[in-house]
Parts: sequence; C-alpha cells; structure tokens
Amino acid sequence: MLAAERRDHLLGLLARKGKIVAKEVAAELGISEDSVRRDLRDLAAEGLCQRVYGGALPVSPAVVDYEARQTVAPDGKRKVASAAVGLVRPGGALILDGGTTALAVARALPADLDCTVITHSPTIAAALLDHPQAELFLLGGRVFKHSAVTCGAAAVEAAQNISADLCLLGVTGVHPEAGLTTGDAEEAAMKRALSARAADTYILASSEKIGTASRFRVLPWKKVSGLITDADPQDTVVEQLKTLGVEVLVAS
Amino acid sequence: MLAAERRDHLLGLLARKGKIVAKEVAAELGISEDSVRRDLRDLAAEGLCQRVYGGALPVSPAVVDYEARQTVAPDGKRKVASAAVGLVRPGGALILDGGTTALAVARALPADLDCTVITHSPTIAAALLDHPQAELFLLGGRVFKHSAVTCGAAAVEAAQNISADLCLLGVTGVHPEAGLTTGDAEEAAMKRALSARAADTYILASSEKIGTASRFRVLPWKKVSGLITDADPQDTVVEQLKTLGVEVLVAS
DNA sequence: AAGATACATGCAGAACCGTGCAACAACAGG
DNA sequence: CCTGTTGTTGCACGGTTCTGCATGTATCTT
Repeated sequence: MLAAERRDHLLGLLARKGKIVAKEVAAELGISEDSVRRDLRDLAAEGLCQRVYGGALPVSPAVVDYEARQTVAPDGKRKVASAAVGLVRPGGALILDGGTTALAVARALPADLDCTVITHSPTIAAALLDHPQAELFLLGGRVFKHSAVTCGAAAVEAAQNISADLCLLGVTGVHPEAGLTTGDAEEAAMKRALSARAADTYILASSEKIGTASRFRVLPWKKVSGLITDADPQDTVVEQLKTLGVEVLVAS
Repeated sequence: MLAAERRDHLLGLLARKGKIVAKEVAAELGISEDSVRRDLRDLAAEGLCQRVYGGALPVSPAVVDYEARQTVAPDGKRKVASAAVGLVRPGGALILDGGTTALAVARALPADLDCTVITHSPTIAAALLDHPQAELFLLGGRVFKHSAVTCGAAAVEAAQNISADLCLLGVTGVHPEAGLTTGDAEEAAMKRALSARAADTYILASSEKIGTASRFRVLPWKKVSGLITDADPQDTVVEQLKTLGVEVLVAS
C-alpha cells in the first residue's frame, strides 16, 4: 500500500465513520501504529483532520473547504448512492435516471465496472466517460434543461428499444398513498418509460423526500421492486411503506 | 512495447485499479523502474495522474472537473469558435458536432441565443444547459468514450429525423486531396449523417489540422459549404483549397 | 497516585527518487 | 552507405523519504 493511498484511506474512514482509532487502523492495514500516527499528524497539520488522543476526528464542517462541499454530494445522497451501487451486477445492464442522486450513483460506481449503463442524462453520461469497461448508451431527445435529461416523444420512443436488469429512478416525492411523484409531467412519463424497460426498478430517495408528494405520479408502489433511502427505518412513513409490501433498503 | 503504448497501459491501470505501484508495473512489463518513473513523471506533468512516493494515483475527480472548467480552449480553437458563432442565425437550427473545437463553439454562443441546437455529444449538451432560450436536442446512441459522442446505427437513425440550417463539424484532418478525415470509421459515418441533415456544412479546423489526413474520409470538398480556420490565408494548403472552390473563413 | 496507554523523538535500515551518463536505436541528410 | 542528431533506455550514484523500533515523556484511567 502506497503512503499517499493510506492517507486517502484515512480521510475516507474519517468521512464514512466519523472517527479514526490509530490502533485499529494499524492492525487493519498491517502497519505500525507509528505510521498511522505520523499520517494523522500530517493530515492535522494540513487542517484535514483534528488530532485527538487515540486517533483523530473530522474537522468541524464549517472549516471544511467550501469547494469540497460543493463537489461532494450531501451525505444522504452519498449514502443512498453507495447502497444503490450494491444492486448493480457486473455484466448486466443498468438504466440510470437523471438528477443529483443518480449522479451520485454514477460517481460511486467502481471505475472498472463492466456493465452497460443506459441513461437519458447528458450529465450522467459525461460523468461515466472515464469508466473504460462500461458500455454507455444515451437516450436522445429534447433536453429538459431544468433537470438536464432528455424527455418527450423521441426519448420515450428511444427507450422502447432497450432493456435492462435494473432501473434506478430518482423522484421528488415518496408517499404511502400518492406513490412516487415528480414535478413535471414529461419527466414523469419518461421515468415510467424507463422503469417499464427494466426487470427491477428501485427508487433512490434521500430522507428529505420521504412523506412528500409532487404534482405528477410516476409509478404506483406495486410497480417498483424497492426503495433505497437513508431515512430512519423506524420512521412512521417508512414503516407504513413496509406494510404496503415495499422492500426498503436502508443506506448508512 | 512502444513508449506511447506503455503510457496508455499506465493510464488504464490507473483507471481500473485506482493506483500504480512503480515497482510492480516495472516487473510486470519487464522494464526498469526508471522508465516507469519517467512515464509517471510525464503523465503527472500533463495532469493525467498524481505522482506519489512509490507510484501514482489518479487525479481526484473534483480536481479534474475544476480544471476542465477552468481550461480555456487553446487560442486557435477559440478564434475558430468565435468565427463560427457568426454563422449562427437566431431562430434557426444548428447541428453541433462533438470534440473540443465544437465545445469551444458551444461556450462561445451567446447566453441568450434563441435557436435550436442539435448535438450528439453529452458534453456539448451539458455545456448548453445554461442557455435558457436555446432549444436543445440530443441524438442518442452508443457513446464512444474516446471522443464523448454517440455513434452507431441508433445515432445515425436518430439523425435522420432532424433537419437544420447549419452544421458545424469538427475533423482531425483537412487535406486538399484526401478531403476531410477523422480517425474512426463510426465517427466518420456519424459526421456524414449529421452533415446530410443540414442545408450548409462548415468545417471547424484549427491550424494544426490543415494539410493533414487521418484514416477515414468524412466528406469530399464538394459536400461542404466552407472551412473555418485560424490558419494563415497565405498558407500553401489554404491557397490550394481556395482554388478547389472551398470558401475559407479566416478566424482571427 | 500508579499503572496502562498513547505520544514525540531520534535513529538506522530500507525503499524510493532524480540526475548524469553511456549504450543503443531510429531517422534525416549527405 | 555513412554520419550526425535525436530520443529512449538501463545503470550507477548520492540524496531524500519512509518505516519500525527504542526511548523517554505526556496523558488517561482507575
């Protein structure tokens, strides 16, 4: 393991778990505690972590570079994205919706992923250009600038010619009675068309969308295989969804 | 093994594995660590990887994005782009090819431009998202990662359903006898399909492309309306083109 | 207060690095 | 065909950086 790689690893741990115990990491990586301590000392000197007795903690969010916050997806979306990545099978075909949560999924996909990704979002397509093993298929059509995806008759028609194992769909509203909803009729139709072309459809929904509804219905619950969210599993709405027979994958 | 081949191999490793250990690669390829280190040093100088003790790591995605946004097009491409923008008529329809020169055109288009832009490049589409008045149409298909455009049967078919007043095409070779050429057969076919759907086709070619030829013919001279270049109008090749009846728009 | 744990520091060996140099191949020009 | 030039490659050298250990000190726990 490269020294610089190890530093990245430490920062990753810090972001994911919120703390680092020097002893544990040393054992895990098979290196001496001294090296871990030295790394932590260096990172602390650069303001990338806060050194504490026994390990290190993240620097307070306010201090973190503004740019870093911009580029990194909000915590909820990142959690949902990494849970969603677990559903993707190598060698399969994946339909990936547009939107910021789907973009987080695209970024979380392993760089050497060997599968076909079908999308109607130029942004997602651009984000996947550096995945050399992934076959990439873009559904054309009129571009809806608001959400940066193609919609309309041409896009729906293009979708009719593809099939996939899995469809990961973003929505703006997730409600027990209203079902899955979004704010634009064309977009709703497009999402429906995408979902219809996949064996399984999972919904990407960070916690703030749970229990809310938008103007246009995308799908009823019976048409989706499951929901991926970072909401509390004990949440009332989440419990309600479970009683409806919805498979809820909790991301953390 | 060729030096350039080796460089590609290194970049591939970086993408697939996320890191390079100089010692390992040297052993694997049967060359000295010095050569590997030299390559890594060069790649790092071009911003293609991050050199670290013991090997190299990928440049962080955030940095790439940032750099891509920051990098202004080379002077030649910028000149060509601004000359090309002069051909675009408000209210009309424009077919915009992929590639860096076309991207420069997209960026040079006025933000309040009121026209329809048709493209097969997700990158170009993404660049035009903030042009509120422009209608944007994306041609779908299999994405060719190398040049970040859609190609193949589906893309060509999608192109059959559109029409435009003007097509701005990038090529890699501009030669009096060989005509307009590019390095990939699929791309050449796609460019032909785009050109066929527009009343006028103009070629975007910064000066370094003048007088060169690539493997696959895109179009013969008689099919294009003109050439937009920043090359010297007195240049021998440019003079030759003029005698062939090619309209040459000199960008400056 | 005392033992346990974590820490900083210095040190030595190992790994890694850049540079200069010579050998070699590819190539253009005579 | 020869020759000078250019660019690449491997090797040798000296310097730098990393790493684990030993030591003495600081901090935590009980």
